[in-house]
Amino acid sequence: MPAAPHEISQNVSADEIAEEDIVERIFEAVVEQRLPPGTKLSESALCEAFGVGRMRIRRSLLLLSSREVVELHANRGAYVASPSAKQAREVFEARLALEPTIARLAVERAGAADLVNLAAHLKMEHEAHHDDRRHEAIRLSGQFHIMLAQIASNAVMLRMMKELVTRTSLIIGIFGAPSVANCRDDDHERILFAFKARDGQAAADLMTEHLREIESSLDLGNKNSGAVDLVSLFARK
Amino acid sequence: MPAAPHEISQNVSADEIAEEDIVERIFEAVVEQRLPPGTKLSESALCEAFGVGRMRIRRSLLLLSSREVVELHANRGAYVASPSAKQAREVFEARLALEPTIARLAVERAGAADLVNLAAHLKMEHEAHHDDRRHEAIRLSGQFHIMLAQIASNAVMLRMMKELVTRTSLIIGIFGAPSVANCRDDDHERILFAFKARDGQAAADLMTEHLREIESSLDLGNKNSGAVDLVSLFARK
DNA sequence: CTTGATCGTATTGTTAACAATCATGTCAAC
DNA sequence: GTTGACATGATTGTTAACAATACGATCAAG
Repeated sequence: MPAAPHEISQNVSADEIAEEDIVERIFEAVVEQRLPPGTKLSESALCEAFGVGRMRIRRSLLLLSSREVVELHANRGAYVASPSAKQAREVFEARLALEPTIARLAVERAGAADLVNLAAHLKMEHEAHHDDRRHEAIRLSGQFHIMLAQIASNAVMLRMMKELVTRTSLIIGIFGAPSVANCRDDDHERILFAFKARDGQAAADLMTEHLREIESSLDLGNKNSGAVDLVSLFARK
Repeated sequence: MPAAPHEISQNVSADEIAEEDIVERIFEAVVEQRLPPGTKLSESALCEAFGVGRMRIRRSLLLLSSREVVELHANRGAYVASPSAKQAREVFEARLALEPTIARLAVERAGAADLVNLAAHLKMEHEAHHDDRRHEAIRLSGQFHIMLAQIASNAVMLRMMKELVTRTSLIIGIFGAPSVANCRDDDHERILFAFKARDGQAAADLMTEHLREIESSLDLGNKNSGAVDLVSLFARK
C-alpha cells in the first residue's frame, strides 16, 4: 500500500488521482515558482490539467486554502496566495521557532542512510544551481528543509514545514530581489557538517542563522498597506 | 466586519453559518472532551445540529480532517480522531518546539490590557476548577495557551496552536489518567508572574517545564500496536 | 478621451437526484 | 449455539443540471 494519506483508504486503486496528490502537485509548482502569487486557478483548467471532476478540484482548492497557499474569493475563484509583509514575517517567525528544533532532532535521529541521502541531495542542489536550472534549484533548496523534518520523524512538524516552505517560496517571489538566490547552498552544506559531527546544537544554530539570512535578504520594509496594495495588486504577474 | 476568516468575503451576511464557524465549534467540543475520540460524526446529524446543508458539513469535515482532528474513512464516514501514542509524542514535540518561543514573544509584545485579560482568565480557570465545572475548566485551560499565541500576534502559530491544543485534549482523553487534571493551573499562574516581570526567558522555560509535566503525566508507554488497537477501539466512549 | 451603464458570457456556487458502499438483522447450515 | 451467507436499509460519494454572481465588451453620454 503506497503511503495512504491521512488514513483514508480511498477507492483510488489506480483509476483516479486523489486530492492529496493534487495538493502536493500544486505545492510543488508553487515552490518552484512556476505558479506566481496571484495566479488564477480556474476550476475548469485544473479539471483538464489533472483529468478529474470538478468536485475533486474543489476539495483540493479548499485544502490548499486551509493551508493559506491559495486564497478563495467568493464567486470569483481561487488564486495563488500573495502573502503580505506581515504574513511573511509571521512565516519566518514560525520557521525560526520550528526549524532549529527540527534540525537538532534530525541530527539526533539521523541514520547512516540519511547522511548519504543528504549528501546526495546537496550534490544535486549544487548541480542544478551550476547548470542554471532555476526551478529545480529552488525546489531542491526547499526540499532540503523538508528532508530534515522527515529525518526528525515527526509527521506534525513535517506537515507544518511543507506549508511553511511553500509559503516561503511565494514570499521570496514577492519580496525577494530577483537576482539573488533563495538559499545559499553553502549554508546547507554547513548544516550537513554539523550532521556528520553529530552536533545537534550546531545544526540548530546554523539553521537559525540560515533563516535569518534569508529573511534579511528580503525587502519586508513596513510599506504602508494603503499604497502597497495597489502596487502589488497591479504588479500581479 | 466581524473577523473574516481567511479573506473569504462570503455571502454569509446573516443567513447561514460558515464552514470556519462549524470547524471552530467542533474544535471547541473536542477540547471540552464532549466529543470523545472515535465518536462518529454523521453528516445528517451534523446537518441538523448546525442547520445547514450537507455540502457545508462535508467541507467542514474535510477541513477538520486536514487538521487531523477527525479521521475520514471512505464510505464509512467521519470520526473524531484517536491519536496513537506515536502521534501523541509528535504533538508534544511540536508544542515543545513552538510554545516556549510563543511565550517569549508574548511577553515581549503583551500590552497592559493583555496582562489584565490573562489575570482575569486565570481567575475564571480557578473558579471553574473549584466549582467542578469540568468541561469549562478544560476549555479554559486550553484557551490559556491559545491566548498566548494571540498575544504573540502571529496568525501562523496561532492556527497551529489551535490544532495542537485540540489534539492534546484528545490525547489526554485517551492516555490521561481520568482522575488527574489536565493542566495544573498553578503552572499558568507562574507563567503570568513571568509576564508581569517581563521576563520572556522565564516564561519560555516555565512553558517548557509545564508541557513536560503534562506529557509525563500521560501513559504513552510503548504499547505494542496489535493489542492496543483493540483496547482503545473498544474503550471508545 | 474618459466615464458610466447595459447586456451577454463565462465561471462559480448550490441543489437534488442517483449510484455505490457498508452496516444490520435474519436465516440456514454445521 | 455459533458461524457463515444473504438481503434489506441507511449512509456516504458522485454526477449533472440549475441558479447566482462577477467579468468583459459594447455603446452612449459628458
